[in-house]
Amino acid sequence: MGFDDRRAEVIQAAWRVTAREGLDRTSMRAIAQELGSSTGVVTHYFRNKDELILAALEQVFEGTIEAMKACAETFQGRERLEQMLFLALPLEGGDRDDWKVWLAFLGYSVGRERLLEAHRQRYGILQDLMAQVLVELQGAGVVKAGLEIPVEANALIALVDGISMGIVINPAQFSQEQQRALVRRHLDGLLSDA
Amino acid sequence: MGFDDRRAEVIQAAWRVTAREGLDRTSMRAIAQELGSSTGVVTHYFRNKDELILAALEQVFEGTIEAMKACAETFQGRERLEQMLFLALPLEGGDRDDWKVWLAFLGYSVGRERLLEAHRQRYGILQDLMAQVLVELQGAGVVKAGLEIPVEANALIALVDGISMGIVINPAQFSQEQQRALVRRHLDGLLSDA
DNA sequence: ACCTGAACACCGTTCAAGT
DNA sequence: ACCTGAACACCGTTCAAGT
Repeated sequence: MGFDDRRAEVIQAAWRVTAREGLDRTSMRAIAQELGSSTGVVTHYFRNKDELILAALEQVFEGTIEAMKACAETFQGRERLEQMLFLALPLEGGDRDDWKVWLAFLGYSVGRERLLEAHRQRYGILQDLMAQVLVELQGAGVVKAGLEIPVEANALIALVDGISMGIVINPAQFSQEQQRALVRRHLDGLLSDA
Repeated sequence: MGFDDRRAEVIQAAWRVTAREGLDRTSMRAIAQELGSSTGVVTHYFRNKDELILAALEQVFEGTIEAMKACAETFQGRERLEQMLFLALPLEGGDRDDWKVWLAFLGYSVGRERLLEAHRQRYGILQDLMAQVLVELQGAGVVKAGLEIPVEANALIALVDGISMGIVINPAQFSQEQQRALVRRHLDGLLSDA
């Protein structure tokens, strides 16, 4: 078992504790206990708690990005955009936990420029991905010509973020079908009438 | 100086420290120092930190709600909706700080059912207010008939939340004019064509 | 390299004691 | 009622010491 494997174990232990007990109870000692080791193990693989949280964040984000990329390759036309956005929505219980943890991380990052910068970078990657899809679909005549692509990419992400934030605060706020309907209606405004 | 005044002083001290140094550095001791007193003063007015944060949250929320109600009374037709939403957007620097603190609070609330429930209640009030405005404008023929008002009210709030979350992560993401344009386009979909 | 276990300065909470 | 100041069990971080 190499360095990276053990490191990944620490990240996963941190993630388990966070999902189970909330970010504030995810202490270095709690993670160590989850691992069945001393806190020294945790600090050996991560300079400090921020670095650990950064790594955990990166892992979730990477998973979502990969899933969205896979979506982009398997679907065509309007459905490509739709499926990519549906993927990110908190439609089911598990996704809602992800969003809870994600919001906890974001809140924790406020006032810590290093962590906020990491969020910024990850969002940049997401925005580029969405913009790329929009450009391709624009070339295929699916998406309206004359749109400001970067702004539209950001708007799509804001749409998903807003719905998800609402769900975290009150899960009964939108049904799965209502979430999808809101995304579809937003997309209607971007697609060619033809 | 009565009980409530002194209590308000504590809340404002907490708010100042949070805005200046971030929520994690807003310790009971730091608030006491900002007040120029011992921590006993803080604990005398608030059972615990959650209660203090709750009170601070309530204060910001109340301010926004009041401003939106005032907006609802001074503007008519489409402009009423528009101005109410513009008010909540992080158009300027000060509003962005408010949103930062707000997100920090929300993240802090994840895993603390008591605090999350408070968010839920406050959002309920906001939703009712927006729904009320939508119903009135529907009666006046400004808003389309046949819309699911509660869902549309939630969607408007989600729109503002999504944009604001993006701005907190990356302030350069949307210009003031882009924020307003996104709101206007969303409203276009709700208003009668007439 | 990998890990232990303790020390340090913090934290929220609680509380006996003063006025 | 209002406030002090200390005690308690935590926390993240650091580090000498083991293997």
